Amino acid sequence: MSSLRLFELNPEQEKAVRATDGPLLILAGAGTGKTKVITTRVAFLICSGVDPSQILAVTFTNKAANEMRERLRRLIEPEKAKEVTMSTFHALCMRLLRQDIEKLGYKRNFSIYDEGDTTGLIKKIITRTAAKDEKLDPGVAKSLISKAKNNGWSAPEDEQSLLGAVFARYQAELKTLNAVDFDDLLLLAVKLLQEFPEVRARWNRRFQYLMVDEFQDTNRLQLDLVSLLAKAVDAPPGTRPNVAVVGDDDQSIYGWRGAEVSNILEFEEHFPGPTVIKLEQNYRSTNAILNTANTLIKNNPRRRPKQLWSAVEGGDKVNVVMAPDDRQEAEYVASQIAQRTFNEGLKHEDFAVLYRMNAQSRSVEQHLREMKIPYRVVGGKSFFDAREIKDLLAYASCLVNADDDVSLLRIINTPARGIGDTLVERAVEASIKARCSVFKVLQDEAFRGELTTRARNAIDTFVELLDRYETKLNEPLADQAGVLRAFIDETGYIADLRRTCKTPEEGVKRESKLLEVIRWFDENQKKSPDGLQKFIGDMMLRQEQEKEDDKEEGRGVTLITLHAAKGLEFPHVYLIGLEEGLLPHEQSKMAGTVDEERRLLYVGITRAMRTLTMTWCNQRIRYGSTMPCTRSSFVKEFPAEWVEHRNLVDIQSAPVDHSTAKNRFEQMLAFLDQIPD
DNA sequence: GGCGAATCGTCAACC
DNA sequence: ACGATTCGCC
Repeated sequence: MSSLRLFELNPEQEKAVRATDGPLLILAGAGTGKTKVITTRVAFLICSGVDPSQILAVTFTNKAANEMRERLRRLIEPEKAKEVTMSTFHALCMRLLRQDIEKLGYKRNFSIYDEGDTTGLIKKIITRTAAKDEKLDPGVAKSLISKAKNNGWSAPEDEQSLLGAVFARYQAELKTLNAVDFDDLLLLAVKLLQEFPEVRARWNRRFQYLMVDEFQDTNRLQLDLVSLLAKAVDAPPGTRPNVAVVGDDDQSIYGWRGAEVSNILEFEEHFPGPTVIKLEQNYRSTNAILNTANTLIKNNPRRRPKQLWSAVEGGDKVNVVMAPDDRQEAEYVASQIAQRTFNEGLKHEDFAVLYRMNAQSRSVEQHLREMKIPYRVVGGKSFFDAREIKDLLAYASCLVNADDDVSLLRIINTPARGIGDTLVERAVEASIKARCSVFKVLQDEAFRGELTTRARNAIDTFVELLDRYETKLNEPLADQAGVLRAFIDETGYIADLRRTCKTPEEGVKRESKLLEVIRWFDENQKKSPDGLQKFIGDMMLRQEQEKEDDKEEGRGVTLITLHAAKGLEFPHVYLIGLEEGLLPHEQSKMAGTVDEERRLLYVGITRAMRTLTMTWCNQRIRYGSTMPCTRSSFVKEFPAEWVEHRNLVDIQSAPVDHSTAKNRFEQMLAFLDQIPD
């Protein structure tokens, strides 16, 4: 037990670790050692004799789950750490559904639709459903449907309103397609546990100890899921569920996704008689950073007051830098990182660049590349939204579930094989009429009979191709990655990809990207026999972010959105784009949710351990043209005594500061020393 | 039906 | 600035 080093914990942290029985609520401010407490608590449970496979830890992002797993590995034997289930809510639900979704009327080989697939489907349903004078924005419809699902509402029986009709049809169509969206993963998992006590009892037995991180961000479905898992269906009355939740109302930043802060504020009502522990000592940041964050967040009404304090004295002042435009902002950040790694002996891994929207990473990436600084972009649309990757996944999805219309339609004429828009249109129409999938229509004699010979031939060739590879895939001991590669090859997809690229170099790049994904699958397949279906699911949930080679050192500067950065920490942080309309975002000002934007900035600031630099621009390129910008209104809320405001133009014209000059001089001397006289 | 060119609309965040 | 969509021509 001494190897756990409980003596490294403060009294409150230790209390939290030792509170292993019954409900536990840990109110943990930013940087109060929350992850340390969770991981140590898991380790403590295991050392106390709990079977590691009976422990479930749920987080919100894959990044946080991986981080936790990594830290646990350092505390206990890796084999035991591996047995603990650490996953995001969505990945957990997928696991539940893979086993028992048939009970809910879906087939085991169901597909998962991402944002793009979902919007596309809703768009189609709207055009089909809406009368001439009616219009409904697909994006609006999608978010309303999503909100409804997360509140546990089902589609209305009557189809009075257009929205209601679209909702109902969307849900019905997903089921026909044997597909689920991200919300369904939660919704259906909850339904499964509610309606099938024997399934619930099985998972109750499996997970005796639950921990939920970032509990302030759970929505109603997620709370339901936690309750269903934690409260054993057959538990005698008076049993206290072993559920530990950790959270901080100041870091609630997922209101737009239906998060209910009340889940944490009213925890006692869901899990009576909990042990409640407050963690208030911050170990992460300097006082300059902490005071800046505290002063800012005090401006929020309706928050649980807390006294975050740090034993670390002072530290460098927080920098706020004004840049002429976004290009120079990015260049400044990149050159600072280059200089500081050189002068101060810092590692690239010590730095993170945080921003409000994914689009902001581009300019920073560009300058980091130019300066040959390694970096990695976390999340965002970088890799998986590339056309070739989505096409590949669509091809794979069709092999697994040919009734998945969205995937089928994506690739039915990619590359062009003579099944054009009008033909596809007719097939879709027939599929709606017959209430079956498009693939079934393509095989239907009545449908095929009405076609020209040429059209029929094109369809027959396609159906035969898909059939043949589906059979190959399902052969026992099939090399599934090989089958997929051969399939893509025979369709002529790669040749088509190359052809449609502007430059040959681009073609080579995209092709190797495609082949790399197939190679991941190949490796993945060797580790688990679950095959293609699981791999597609993991890809949809972005589970593979942590590749083997990423774990080694040298992964470089982290580029990450403020949302994705929650739960992480970095020695040196650059927080860019502190402009009115961007942070706080324009949309949030209109929606009246500026408080949440303030919490978002609070989250960003509290990621920094040693130094923090925030930047804003006078102008920025948006939608391809230059727009003037003004400083974020949050900046004036910072405490003057801990923050230094500077102008990038002044910094650049100033002489090199003393320590930098001294450093460079010493490096020169060291270099000269190496040269023999 | 297929293909290049012009035009359009997007950039809020995550799984 | 870029990808998606529409348009006009073969």
